[in-house]
Amino acid sequence: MASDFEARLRAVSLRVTRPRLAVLAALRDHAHVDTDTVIALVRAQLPRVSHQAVYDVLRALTEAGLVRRIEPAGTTARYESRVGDNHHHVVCRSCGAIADVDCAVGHAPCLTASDDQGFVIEEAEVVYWGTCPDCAARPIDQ
Amino acid sequence: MASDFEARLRAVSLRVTRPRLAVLAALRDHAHVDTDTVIALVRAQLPRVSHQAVYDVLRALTEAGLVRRIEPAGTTARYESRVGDNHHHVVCRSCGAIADVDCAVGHAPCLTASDDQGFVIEEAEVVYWGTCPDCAARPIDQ
DNA sequence: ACAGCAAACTTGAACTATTCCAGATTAGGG
DNA sequence: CCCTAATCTGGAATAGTTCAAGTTTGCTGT
Repeated sequence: MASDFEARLRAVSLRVTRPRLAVLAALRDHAHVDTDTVIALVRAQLPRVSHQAVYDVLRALTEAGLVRRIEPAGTTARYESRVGDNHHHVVCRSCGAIADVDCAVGHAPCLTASDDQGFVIEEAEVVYWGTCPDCAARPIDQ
Repeated sequence: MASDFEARLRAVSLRVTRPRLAVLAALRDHAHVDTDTVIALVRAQLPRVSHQAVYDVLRALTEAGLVRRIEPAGTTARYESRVGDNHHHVVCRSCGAIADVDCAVGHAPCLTASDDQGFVIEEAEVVYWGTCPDCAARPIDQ
C-alpha cells in the first residue's frame, strides 16, 4: 500500500517524502477532507509537519493529478484521491456533507453545452445540491 | 427602470433603500461581478456607502431570490441578476472570464443523479471549464 | 558509499475576502 | 408625523491561504 504511493509519486516525477506519503494515506482513508483535517491526520503520524508543507503537498499532488481538489460554494477547499473517472458530488445544504455520484451519462466530459459562447470546453463539473439523509431525518434542522 | 427595482424589492418585503437600488442597477449593467466591483460601481453613485452595506445588501437580495450568487472554484463570490431560469456558466481557466450557458437539457433541475446516495436533490449546478476565445487566440498565454 | 544541487520543508509574517460588533440613521406602518 | 425595527457606518477581527528567507533532504552521477 505504502509502496504503491511511492510508485505513484515516482510515476509523476515527484520526490518521495514522508509528508507526501502521509497526505496520500490520509486521503486514501478519508474522502472529501478539508486542509485542516489533512493537517491533523498527517500530524497524527508526523507531528512536526508544518501547515505550509501540507498546502504545498496538496498543490503538488493536485497539479500532478494524483488528487482532486473540490470547492463547492460556501466551503473551503476539499481533497479526494478518487481521480480520473470524472465523477460528481452531492452536497448537503444543511450540514455540508459530501457524497460521490457517478457521472450522469457515463462519458467524460459527460455534458455538452448547448451554446459554448466561443469557449473551448474541456470539462463539465456538476454539483448536486440537496439534503443528506441525516438532515432530512432530523425534525427541525438546527 | 429604477421604479421597477422598487417594485421588485417591495414584492419580497424588503425596504427600498438607496444602497439596494444602486446594487440592483450595478448588477443590471454588469454580469458576474465580484463584491469589490459592486462596491466600486455603487460608490460611483453613492460615495459614502460602506462595504459592509454592500455585503448585507447582496446577502439580502440573494436570500430573497432577486440576485444569484455564483462561486466557481478559485474565485471570490460573484453575483448576477439573471435568476429563475436555471442557466449555467462557462469559466475560462486562464483568465477567469465567465459566460452564461443555457441549461443543457432545458428542465430545472436539468440533470438527475444516477445514484443519489439517499440525498434529497433540489438542484443541479453545472460549471463548464475551458478556455475563452481571447485566451485561445493568444499564442502563449501569459 | 558520497558529494552536489535543486526540490522540498520550516518558521513566521502578510494578505484577502468576509464577518462581527456597537452605535447612528432611516424607511414605512400606525 | 412619530416610533421602532431594519438598515447602514466605521472599525476591528477572523479564517483560509499564500509569500519569503533560510535550512534540510531526496535523488543523480561518480
